[in-house]
Amino acid sequence: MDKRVAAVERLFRALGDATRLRILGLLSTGEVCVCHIHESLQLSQPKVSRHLASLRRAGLVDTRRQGLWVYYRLAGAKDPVEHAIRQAVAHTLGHLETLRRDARRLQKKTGCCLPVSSEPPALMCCGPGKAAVRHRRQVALGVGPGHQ
Amino acid sequence: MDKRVAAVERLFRALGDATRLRILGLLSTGEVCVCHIHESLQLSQPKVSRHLASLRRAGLVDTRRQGLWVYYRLAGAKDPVEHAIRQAVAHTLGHLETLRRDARRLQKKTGCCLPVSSEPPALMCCGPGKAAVRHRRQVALGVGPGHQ
DNA sequence: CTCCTTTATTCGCGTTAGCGTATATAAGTA
DNA sequence: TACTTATATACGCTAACGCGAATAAAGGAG
Repeated sequence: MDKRVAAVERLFRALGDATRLRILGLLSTGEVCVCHIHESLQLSQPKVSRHLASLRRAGLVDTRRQGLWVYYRLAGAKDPVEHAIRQAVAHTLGHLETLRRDARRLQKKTGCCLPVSSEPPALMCCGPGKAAVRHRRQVALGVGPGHQ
Repeated sequence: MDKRVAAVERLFRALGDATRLRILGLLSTGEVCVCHIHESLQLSQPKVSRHLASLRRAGLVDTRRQGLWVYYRLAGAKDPVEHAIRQAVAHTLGHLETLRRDARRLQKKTGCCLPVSSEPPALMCCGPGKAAVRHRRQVALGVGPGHQ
């Protein structure tokens, strides 16, 4: 029927899974490779890969291959309306303690700067209009395979 | 696992359906009775009823019975984080032309003030921080059965 | 070439979700 | 009481989804 409605439907459908939410939580800290995701979340590799493929089909993530590793990162929304939703989602994920723990576990693996600020990010629901979602990490780009 | 993550998952799952999005679009204009929904959207009554039940289970809507009619309305979010998401969703729905047409069709049935403002509501994605989502209609409360 | 590591995909299975149809329930009217 | 309207639910079916296990594909090292 309607292309726009279908797009929003697909977006929410992609968000309606706890595993994918946790993955997005990790990616909100920056570019992450598949093996780090599946280790941090302690999920089987095929499971992670399938959910990543699902997110890619939904247009939520982009990939970059470097040798054996494949890095996933959040994709930008072309539509400004979708962008607003994704921002609200990013805000929400920053409030979920489980996801924050995931991110800390990830950062022990990659051993780098803090993935997200120690306090939840501020946005609509937290006090009067402070800027937010500036937690974006420039991560582990040139590390390459051979980590374990 | 995590109660909070599961709650967000359920929320998005409930939003991941075009029919439910259209229903929420109607409800964003105020309290609406089931028959008006199923007439405005031109969907079968059982289909509408099932999706409404789904929205109710997800905690997105509340109901009120008056005689034969049952009125549905958007439910408030207890969690401020969820509230932020719902606000972004409401904003998004206001941008979808299909849903706006639905709302206009509804308002021809109920014959009342404009369901939503003629222009899309302003929020994050539309210019610098204007207030938004003030389209809320006080509708058709004392009308009762017997409309056709 | 052969091995190894990382990632993606396939297969089979059980679960969930949505649909149309039919029916049940609730409430009002005669 | 019976009859009508409005809403909800049950039934049977199909399609989509998510999972674990196994396997394939891609790339690097020896």
